[in-house]
Amino acid sequence: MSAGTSRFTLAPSSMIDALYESMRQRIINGDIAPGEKVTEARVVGEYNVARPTAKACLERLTAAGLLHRTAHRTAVVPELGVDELLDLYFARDCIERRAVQRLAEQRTVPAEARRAQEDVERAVADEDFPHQVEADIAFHTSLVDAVGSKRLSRMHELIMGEVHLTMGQFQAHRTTDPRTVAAEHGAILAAIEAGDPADAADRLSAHLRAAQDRLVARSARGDGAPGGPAERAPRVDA
Amino acid sequence: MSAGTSRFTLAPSSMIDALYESMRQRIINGDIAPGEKVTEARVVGEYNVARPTAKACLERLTAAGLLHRTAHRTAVVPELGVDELLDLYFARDCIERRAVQRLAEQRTVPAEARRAQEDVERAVADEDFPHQVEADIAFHTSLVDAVGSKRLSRMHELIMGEVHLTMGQFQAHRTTDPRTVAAEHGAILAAIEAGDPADAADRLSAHLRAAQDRLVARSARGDGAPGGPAERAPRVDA
DNA sequence: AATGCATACTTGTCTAACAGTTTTCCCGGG
DNA sequence: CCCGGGAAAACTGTTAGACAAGTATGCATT
Repeated sequence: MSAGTSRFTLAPSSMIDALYESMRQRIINGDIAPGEKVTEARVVGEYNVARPTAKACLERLTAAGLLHRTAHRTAVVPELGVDELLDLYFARDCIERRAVQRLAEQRTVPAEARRAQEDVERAVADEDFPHQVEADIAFHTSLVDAVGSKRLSRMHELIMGEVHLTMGQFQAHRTTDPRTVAAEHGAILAAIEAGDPADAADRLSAHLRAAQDRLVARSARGDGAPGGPAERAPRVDA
Repeated sequence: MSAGTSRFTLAPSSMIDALYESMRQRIINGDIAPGEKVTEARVVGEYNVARPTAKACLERLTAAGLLHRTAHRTAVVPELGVDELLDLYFARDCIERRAVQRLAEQRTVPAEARRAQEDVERAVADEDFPHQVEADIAFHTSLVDAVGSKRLSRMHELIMGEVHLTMGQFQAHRTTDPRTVAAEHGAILAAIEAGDPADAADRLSAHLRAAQDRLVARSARGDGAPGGPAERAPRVDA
C-alpha cells in the first residue's frame, strides 16, 4: 500500500486488507494455481467472512492483476502467456527505466535498495528462494519509491503484482544463476552513484530483458503457462 | 469467441459502473468542488442505491485518484497543489513519451488520434470548451492505446482521472490559446509519421510541459487550490 | 486557555434475501 | 454415436437493515 511517510509497517487494520494480503500470498506462492477458479463463496467458506467482504477482496485482487474476471463470471488466477509476459515487461521497463534515470540525475542511491540488495545476496547464499524473490521485488520497488513520485509508485505497484505472480510460478523451477542477478543489481546501483543516467537506464533495461528472456524461455519450453490462445489446459482444480 | 477489443462502447451495464461514471462526470466538471466532502450516505440519498453500492463506487473513485480517503474518514475531492501537479505530469510524461516513441518506431499513426485531433480543432472553432477538454483527453488516450499494451493503457488510465480533474478545474478559466494545442498535436503526429522516435518524444514532452506550466502558473496566481499547506514557488525541473 | 469527556456522525462489517446471468448437465432427436 | 435444446444448479449483482467501532465536535472542567 502507500508506504508513504511512515517508516514502520504494521499489520493490516481492516478485515479486507487482511483478506487481500492472505489471498495475495496464496496466489503468488502458487498455493492457488494459475487457471484455478476463485468464487466468492469459496473465500467466504475459507475465511469465515461475509460475502461482501470477500467480494471487495476479489475486486482488489482483480485490480492488482492477480485475478481475471468479467461480469457475472467467476474470477480465475491468470495464466500469463508469452505475449502477456512481453507486455508486462514492456510496461515494467517503462516505469523502472525512468526511475533509475531520475535517481542517477540526482545521484541518490536509496538506502532501502542497498538493504534489499544485501537481502538478495543473503538469500542467494542461503538458497532461500522465496526470500530471494521477495528481496528482488523489494529492490526494484525501493528504486521506484526513492524517486518520491506517488503516481510513479502507484503505477509500479499496479504492475508488480503480476510480476510477482510470474516469479512465483518461476520459483518452483530454479534454473537461474542467482549470482548474475545480484551482480546486475550492483551494476545498476553503481551507475546511479556515478551519476550516469543513460548507463543506469541501459543496465536496468538489460537486467529486465534478461529476466524476461528467462521467463519466455521457460514458457516456450511448455513448462508453465501455455502461450497459445486456444490452448485449453486439462487442469482440474481440486 | 473473438472476445477481443469491442469496437463500440455501450452504456455501463452494472449499477456501480453507472454510479461511477455519473460521479466521475460530476467531479471532473467541478459540479462537486475540490475540497468538498462526499459521504456514502450522500451518494445513497442522491441516487437511491444501497450503501454497499455507494461504497464500492467511492472506492473506485478513490483508486482513480478522483477522491482522497483515509480509514474511517470521509472522502473528499482532492485539491491538487503545485507539487502534486508536477508529480502528476512527471508520471504522465513517463507513459506518453514511451508511447509515442514506440508508435514512431512502428510508424503507425492511429486513426483514432487523427479523429480526436479533428475533434479538438472543431471544438476550438466552436469555442466549446468542455468538448475541447474531452477531445484533448481522447487524443492522448488514443496515442497510448494505439501501442496495444494493456498494462500501459491501464497505468495511463490510472493517471488520466487526475489529469482530467485539473483540466476540469482549469476549464472555467480559459486563458489558453487553443490553436497552440492543436498545432502541437499535429506536430506530434507528423513526427510519428516521419518515423522519428526521438523527435516525437521530445515534441510530446514539450507539449505536456507547456500544459503543466499553464496549470502551475494558474495555481501560483492563487487561482486554484489554496488549501496547500506549503505554498511553493513553481520549481522547474527537467 | 488548555485539557478531558460525552455525544453525533461516519465508516467497517455482518446477516439475510431476491433477481439476473452463466454454466452445467440431462434428455430427446437426428 | 453425436449434436442441439432446455431445465436446473451455481454464481454473481444488488438491496435492506443492523450493530460495532472509529473519528470529530462541542461542552464542561480544571
